[in-house]
Amino acid sequence: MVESIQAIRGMNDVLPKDSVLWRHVENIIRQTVYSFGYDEIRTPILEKTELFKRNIGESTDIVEKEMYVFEDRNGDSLALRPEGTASAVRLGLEHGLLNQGIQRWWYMGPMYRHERPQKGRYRQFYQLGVEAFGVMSADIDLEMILLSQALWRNLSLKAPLVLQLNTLGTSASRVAHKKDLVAYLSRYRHELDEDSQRRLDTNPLRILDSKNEQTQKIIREAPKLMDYLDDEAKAHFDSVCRGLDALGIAYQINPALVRGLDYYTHTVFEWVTTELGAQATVCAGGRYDTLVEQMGGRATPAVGFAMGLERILLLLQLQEESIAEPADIYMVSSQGAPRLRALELARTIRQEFKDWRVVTDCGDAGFKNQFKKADKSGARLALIVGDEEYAQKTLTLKYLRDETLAQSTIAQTELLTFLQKARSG
RNA sequence: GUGGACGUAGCUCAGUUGGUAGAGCCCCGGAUUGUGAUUCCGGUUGUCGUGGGUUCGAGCCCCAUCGUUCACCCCA
Repeated sequence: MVESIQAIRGMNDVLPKDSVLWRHVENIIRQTVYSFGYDEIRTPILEKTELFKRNIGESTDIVEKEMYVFEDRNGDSLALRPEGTASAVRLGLEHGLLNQGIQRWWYMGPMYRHERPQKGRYRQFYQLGVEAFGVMSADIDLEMILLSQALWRNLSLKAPLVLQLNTLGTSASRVAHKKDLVAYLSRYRHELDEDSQRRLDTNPLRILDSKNEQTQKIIREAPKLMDYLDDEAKAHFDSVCRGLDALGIAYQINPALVRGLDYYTHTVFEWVTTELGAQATVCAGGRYDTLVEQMGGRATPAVGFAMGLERILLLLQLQEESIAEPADIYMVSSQGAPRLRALELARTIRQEFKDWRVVTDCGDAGFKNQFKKADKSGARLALIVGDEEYAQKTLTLKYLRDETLAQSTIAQTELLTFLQKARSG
C-alpha cells in the first residue's frame, strides 16, 4: 500500500470550479490598475532573510515567528516573502528606478506566513500589492484609496466595506508618543492582559488595538498619538480627510489603527468587512516615507496597500452569483474517420472564431452520452458528424438551448458561413 | 503558538446501550441499438482521516497523530 501525500497545511489547491472565479478577479484587478496607469513589477518569491528582517521590523510577529526561513545550499539564509513592499523597494533601488521620477507599480502573487490556518487566513496566500514612489503630497494617498475603491466597484462586491483611517505622523512624533505611552501603560502593567504586557516591551503601539476589555479601559485614558502630531503631519492628515470628503468617500477615523509592519508613517488605512469573522481586513496600506532611505536610497516618499485575494474570493462566493465559462460548440461524432473529421472541423472553427470554446468529444461514449456531455458543457450548439454525415460530407446542427430551432443538416463546406451568420444574427 | 468543535462514498450527510456500513446527489448502463437537461429501471461507490489501545467483537469507548473549522494571537 502506498501512503498518499497531502498538500502542505495552509496551502491550497485551486480546483477547476474555483479557478474561474480566480481568473475573473485577477482580470478585473489587472484592468483596474491598468486604468489608473500603474505598471506591473514581478519579484522573486525568495529573498535574502535580511531584506525582511531589517525592513519589516525585527520584533514584528511576521518576522519573529511567521517567516519561512531556511538555508540555501551555499549557506545563505533565505526566506519566502511574507509581503511585497520590501521586495518592491529593493527592486527599485537595485535598478535605479527610484531616481527616475514618480513610479506607480503593482504586483500580484503568493506570500508566505507560518500562521495557524483559518478561513481567510492561509500559509500561502495571494496578495495584490500597489505602491507609488516619489509623491509627498496627500493627493497620492487619495489616489490609493480611490484605486482600492475602484476595485470594489469593478468586482461588484456587495458586502459592505468600511474605510478606516488613521495617521501615525512622523517618526519623531511617534517616538515622543511611544515614550509617554509606555510610561503610562507601565503604571498599569499588572492590570494589562498577558499579551499586552509582553508587547509593552516589544511593540507597545499594538496594545492600542487589543481586544481585551480591561486593557481597552486603560487605553481610553492613554496618551493619544493625535496630540503628538507636528504641524506637518496634522496638515497632511487634514488634506487626506478633506480630500475624501470632497470625493464623497465615507471613512471612519480609528485612532487604534496601527499597522503590523514597522515602516509605516503618516496615513494608514484599512478596508474592513463584518462578513469574515476575525479576518475582517480585506485591504490595508499606508505611507512609508522613510523606508527607501532606510534601505539605502535617497529619501523618497511612498504609499502603498495590499489586498488579500482569498478574502475577496470568499466575499464574492457569498454572493452566490456563479460565473460560468460555457462551451460554445460541442462536437458529437462516431469513432474512427468521423471523429478525425470532427477534430479537423473543430480546428477550423477555432481558427476562425478565436474567442469560442469548441469541445470535441473524445473516448468511446455513445451518442446518448455525448449529448449528455454536450448539454453539461453549456454549449449552445452541437455539431454532429456520424457515419452518415461523414459519408455525405455533411454535418448535423442541433441547438441545445433553443427548442424552437429545428435540427438541420448542411454541407461541411458551408459550416463557417453558417456560423458567421449565426454569430451576427 | 493557546483553547474549543469536527473528520463515515467524489459531494451533502444518517448510522440506536459497542454486534461485519446506509440515503440523496454525482457517475455508468438500459427503457429509446443516431439525439441532452424531465421520467422509469438497474449498477459501482468506502482500509469509517491515520496509528495504537480496551474488548470475544470498535464507525461508536480511550490515547496519539494528521487535517478542517471557530475564537485568541497575528494579519491581507
